Amino acid sequence: MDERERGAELRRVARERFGWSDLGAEQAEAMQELLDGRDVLVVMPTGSGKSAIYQVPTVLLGGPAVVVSPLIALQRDQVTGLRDSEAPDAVAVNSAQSRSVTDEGWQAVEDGDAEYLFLSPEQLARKDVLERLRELRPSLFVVDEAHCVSAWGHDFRPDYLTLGDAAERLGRPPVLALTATAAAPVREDIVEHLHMRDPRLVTTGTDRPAIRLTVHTYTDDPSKREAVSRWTASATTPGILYTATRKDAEAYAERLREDGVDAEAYHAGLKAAERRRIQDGFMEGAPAVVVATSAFGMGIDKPDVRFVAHASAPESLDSYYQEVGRAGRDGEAADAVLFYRPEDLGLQKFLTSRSLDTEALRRIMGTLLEQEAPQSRSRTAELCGLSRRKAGDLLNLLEEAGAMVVEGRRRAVRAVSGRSAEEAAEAAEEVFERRRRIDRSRIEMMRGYAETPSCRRQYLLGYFGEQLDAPCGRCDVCERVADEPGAVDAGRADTSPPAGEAGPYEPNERVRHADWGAGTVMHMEEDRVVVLFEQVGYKTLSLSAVEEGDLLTGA
DNA sequence: CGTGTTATTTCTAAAAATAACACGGTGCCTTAGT
Repeated sequence: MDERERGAELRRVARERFGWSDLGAEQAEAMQELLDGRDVLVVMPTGSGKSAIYQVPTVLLGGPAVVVSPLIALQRDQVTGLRDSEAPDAVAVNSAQSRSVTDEGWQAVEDGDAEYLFLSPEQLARKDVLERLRELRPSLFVVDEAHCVSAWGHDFRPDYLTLGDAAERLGRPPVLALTATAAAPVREDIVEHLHMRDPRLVTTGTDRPAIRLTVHTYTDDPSKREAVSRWTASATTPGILYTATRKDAEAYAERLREDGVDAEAYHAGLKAAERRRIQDGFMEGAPAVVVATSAFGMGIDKPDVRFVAHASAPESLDSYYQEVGRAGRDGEAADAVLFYRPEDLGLQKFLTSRSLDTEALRRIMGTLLEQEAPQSRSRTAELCGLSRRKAGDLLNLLEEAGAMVVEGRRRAVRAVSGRSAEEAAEAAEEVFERRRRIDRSRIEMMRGYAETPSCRRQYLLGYFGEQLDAPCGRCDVCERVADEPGAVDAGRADTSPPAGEAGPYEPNERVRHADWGAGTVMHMEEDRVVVLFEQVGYKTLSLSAVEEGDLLTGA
C-alpha cells in the first residue's frame, strides 16, 4: 500500500468507526508515521484531537494499543468515551477498580473485544503486568500527557522514567508521546526516558492568540490578595484561580463566596468524592469558579473557560502555560492573568529543592560493582537495604550518568565497568546538580516572563522554541505601549530588534558561552538575549555585556 | 525562600522586640480491618 492509499484508509476508518469527517494535516501525518513503524512526539493543544492519533491507527495495525495515562480519573473518562462510541472498546487496569473488573478487562483485550488498554506508569513497573502485555503483542505504546515524564519522573513518580524499559519489555512497538506543551528540555527528557528512536516531531504550534496575557505586580502580600479577590469577583466566568497552597485555595474560595461568587476550593487534600463533585460541577457550570492548587485541571476539556488567573507564580513557564491553556478552548476571548510578587518564587524554590543522599548513592554503586551477574531493580534495593522507591531514584540517576546499564529482556541492572564507585557516584551527583541548575533557571524564566519589558507572548513562545515575528497586541505590555503618548505603532510593544536590521543572534541559533558551554538562543529583546544552556539551563544575558566580553560565539 | 505562629528575652513585671520553629504540591499503590 502506498502512502496515498494508506491516507485514504486512515480517513475511511476515522469516518466510519469514529465519525470524524476529516483529519487535520498534523493528525494524518502523525498517524502515517506510526503506520510506518516510527516513533512520534506530538505537541498539540488539548482539544485538537491528539487521542485520534493513536485511536485510528490501532484499528489498522491489528494489535491493542497500550496507553499510559497519569490519572485514574483520566483513564476512566477515556474508557467511557470510547465505550459510548462506535469505535473499538477500551479497558483500564488500575487499583481503583475491583479485581473482577480488571480481570474482565484483560480478558476483553485478549479476546480482541477491546483495543485500548489504559494504565499508569506504576502498573507498567510490575513484572506480571509486563508479561501479560507482551503476550498481547501490542501494536502501539502510547504515553498521554507525556510532559509528566519530565515534570514528575525525576522525583514524584519515578516509574515515569522507566517507561522506556517497559516498552522494550513488552516487545517495543512504535512509541507515541502526546503532550500539549513542551519546551526543549522537556522534549529531550521525553525522548530520552521513553527511549524513542529518531522520533518525528509533529506540532501545530503553541500559540493561543485568543488568550489575552496580563501580569499585575505587587510589592506586598495584602494588596496582592485584595487585588486577586477583587479581580476574580468581577471577572466573566467560568474561570479557574490557581493558588500555590491548599490554604490559599480555601482562603480565596471563602472570600469569593462572601463576595457572592459561586466558588469552590479544590486540592489534593479533599476527599475523592468531593473532588469529583467539584470537577463534574465545574464542567456543568456550577461552581462558576474553581480555586485550586495544581491538582486541578489535567484532563479538563471545558471549551468556555473565560479566565485562568494565578494568585502566585508557579515554578515554571511550562506549568504556567499548561494551566493557562485551559482557557478559551472555544477560540473565544479569554484572560490569563498572573498576580505577581517576586517573593512568591521563594516557595517554588523550596518545592523544587530536593536533596540527594550521597552516602546511599555510593552504597548502591558499590553493591552494583560487586555483582557478578545483572540483578533486578528490586533485588538491588534489597541488597543495599534501601526501599525500592529510593533505590529506583538512585538507579535512575546512575543510569543517566552512564554508570549503570539496563539489559536483556528482563531489564536487569548492571554496573558499567571502568569506574570506581566513587567516580560513578560523582558523575551521578553531577547529573543531579545539572538538573537542579536547570530547575532553578526555569524559575528564573518565570520571573523573566513576569518582569519582561517587551511583548509577553513573544517571550512565552520563545521559551517554547517558537518565534513570533511581531509583538502580539494582546498582552498588557503591548496595550500599555499603545496607550503611551506618541506611540507610533499603535498596540505593539515593539522592543524587539527592528525587522530587516538583524540582531546579532537569531532564535534557535546554536551558541557557546565561555563559562556555560553550548546553548541555544530562545528569545531576543532590545538589549537582552535568553539562551538555554545544556548544562546550566536558561540564562538571560545583557547584549552589551555579551559583546564587550565576547562571551557568546557561534557553535 | 518567605510567612505566620509560638517561645524567649529584655537596661527588671507589662509590653514589645527578637529568636526559634514549622510549614508549604502533584498520585499512583497496598492491604488489614470494618
